[in-house]
Amino acid sequence: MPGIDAVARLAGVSTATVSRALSGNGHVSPATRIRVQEAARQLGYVVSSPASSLASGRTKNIGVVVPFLNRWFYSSVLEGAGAALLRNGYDLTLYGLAGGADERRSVFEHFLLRKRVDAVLALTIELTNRELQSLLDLQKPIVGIGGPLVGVPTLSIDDVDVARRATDHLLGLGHRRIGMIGGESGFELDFHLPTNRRSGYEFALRQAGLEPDPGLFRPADFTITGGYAAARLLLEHPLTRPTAVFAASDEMALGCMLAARDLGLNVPRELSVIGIDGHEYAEFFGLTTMAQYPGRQGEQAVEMLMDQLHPGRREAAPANVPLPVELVVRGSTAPPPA
Amino acid sequence: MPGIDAVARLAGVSTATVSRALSGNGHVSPATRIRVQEAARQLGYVVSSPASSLASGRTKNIGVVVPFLNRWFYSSVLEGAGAALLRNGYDLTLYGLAGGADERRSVFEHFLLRKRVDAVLALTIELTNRELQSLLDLQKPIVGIGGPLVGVPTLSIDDVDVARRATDHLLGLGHRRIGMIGGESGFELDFHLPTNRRSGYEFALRQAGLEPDPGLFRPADFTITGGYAAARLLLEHPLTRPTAVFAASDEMALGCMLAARDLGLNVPRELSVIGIDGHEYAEFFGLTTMAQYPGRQGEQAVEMLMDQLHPGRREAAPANVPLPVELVVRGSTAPPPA
DNA sequence: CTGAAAGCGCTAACAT
DNA sequence: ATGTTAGCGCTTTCAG
Repeated sequence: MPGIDAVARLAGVSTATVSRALSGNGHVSPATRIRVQEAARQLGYVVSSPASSLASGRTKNIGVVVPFLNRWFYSSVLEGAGAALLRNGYDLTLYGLAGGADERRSVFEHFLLRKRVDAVLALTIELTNRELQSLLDLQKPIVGIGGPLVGVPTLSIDDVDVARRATDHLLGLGHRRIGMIGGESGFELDFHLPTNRRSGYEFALRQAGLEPDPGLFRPADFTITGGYAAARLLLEHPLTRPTAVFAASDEMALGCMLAARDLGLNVPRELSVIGIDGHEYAEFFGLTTMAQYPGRQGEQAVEMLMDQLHPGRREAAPANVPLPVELVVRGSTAPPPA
Repeated sequence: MPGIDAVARLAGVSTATVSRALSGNGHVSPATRIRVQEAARQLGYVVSSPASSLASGRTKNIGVVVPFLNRWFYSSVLEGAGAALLRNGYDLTLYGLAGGADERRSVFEHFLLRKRVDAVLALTIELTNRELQSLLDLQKPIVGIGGPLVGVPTLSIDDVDVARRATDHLLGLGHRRIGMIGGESGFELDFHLPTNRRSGYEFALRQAGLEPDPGLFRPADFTITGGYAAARLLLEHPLTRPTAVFAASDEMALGCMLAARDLGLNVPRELSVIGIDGHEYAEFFGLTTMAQYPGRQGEQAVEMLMDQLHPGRREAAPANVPLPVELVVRGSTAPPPA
């Protein structure tokens, strides 16, 4: 592994010039820049990250804090963020919080403090005040995705609006008895998301002159299994059952479709179902959904971080643009039975 | 952020002693060790990773190379590996290869060379010779999971045996016409896995005195959608259709079950289905499967790396123990119709 | 068991 | 535009 001085010698310049030529910081004449790059290429020189970090205080690495990995939303965000970081020459260090409380604490009190990351990306997580404080104490750029973190710029879809639009779709088809499978206010996910989606649902109903019926709401845990169980309860009484169900996630919506099948209900003839997510399986099951694009959310979060890390590198991406969510109509929704 | 000298001053020792006391390398009297630890705690001292890495050549960081993130198997391995690394005080830097060829190349030719990782964990990936060579050139411990990488110790289930056992389960129930939904030899995944699973299937049939019928084999892409399409073809002719299907992944098996439903075939009365994976959805759908445990595979791979990184830290985990795979019988398999 | 001191390989003033 | 040089904050010989 050749060092920077080997490159300097081969190119006939000083190490400082090599550093400047390769990093792009500081002025170097085009001619020498090329000479240096060629020398580096020839020797297979790659900068030593620890040495560079120690000297400059920059790591070219972003820490990403994730509650779970094996959930579609998170892994999709991660995929998008990872690709975007790679393009920018940044590494991605992953901190999973799925483990026990001790490990979780060590992430905030130890791992993130090692001067290993230039910034932090926090995916929908309900952080304790103390954890949030550790993050802010880092004095580094932070961007959140999903849940609102107090004091942290956050990228998030407008949950109220998305739920409203989903409900509106059902109302527009003529449905009047619309059930909802919502989120539980569990401590794992963000507190507000379930509440906001329910608010949007109720708002849409009221706009249509309908009073939300609490008996038509069932909480579940965002999984297929949970959605199935909730749907069984929602659909069990033929006389009182809704003609349409709005589920706060695609997986719950799929559980609902499967429950309907098992109850002998035809979707969409006897029951319409709509979800939120744009999950990869939604297409296969013909599920109408409000598609969000987690991969792009990850990319966009990275752009925000890059804007903070390299001010003026280009016009900063406008902050606070709401994330796009599109209604994708498939076969699971139709007018109610006559 | 206090430095090591602040701790040394407070504890009344030299920085060398602080380093030894905190890292565990070198001898320190119990008394001073405690004094140092207390001083560090009191000041909230955390070692600077770049400085430590530069001086020691160690990074306490592992690079993990992953082809895709949003696939159950990979994200589960990652979850397990991440937790195990955290427990060992290691960071996990993620290199996703889902992007374009350029980005993929930069991972091997640039990112991994920055002296940022002490070792590499490579998840089932078909690497080019050149890529493999870059890894080996790092002169660092490498462990693979899944696909066999030439020259790299690899953790892998015995695909032939697992497929044989799955097929045996069906044979044991009395099935004689057993179809298979296998993998395509795509370039994304490892080459051998699809072939090996098919071999095990054919081996089991021959052991039972049955000649494999090529018409009962259909390739697919390991997804629900692909499994569904393959199953439609496999099951379309009532007279020639198999009474049981072995799918090389749970997702394809689920696709098969859904296809059977759509064709009006009762599972398991008219069709038995078995998969491989132990996917989180298998339980919900009542799918019989050969469960592998990707999370534990991730943990075990980390143990192997730790054994190489810290020889003699404890008795090394025995290498080459085959990974456990268990038959989990659920409602999707039963004796064939009389 | 502990301390003194020489780097680890690079970057960023400061000069020129 | 380029060179000189003093660190960056730790670890690790080498002494004692």
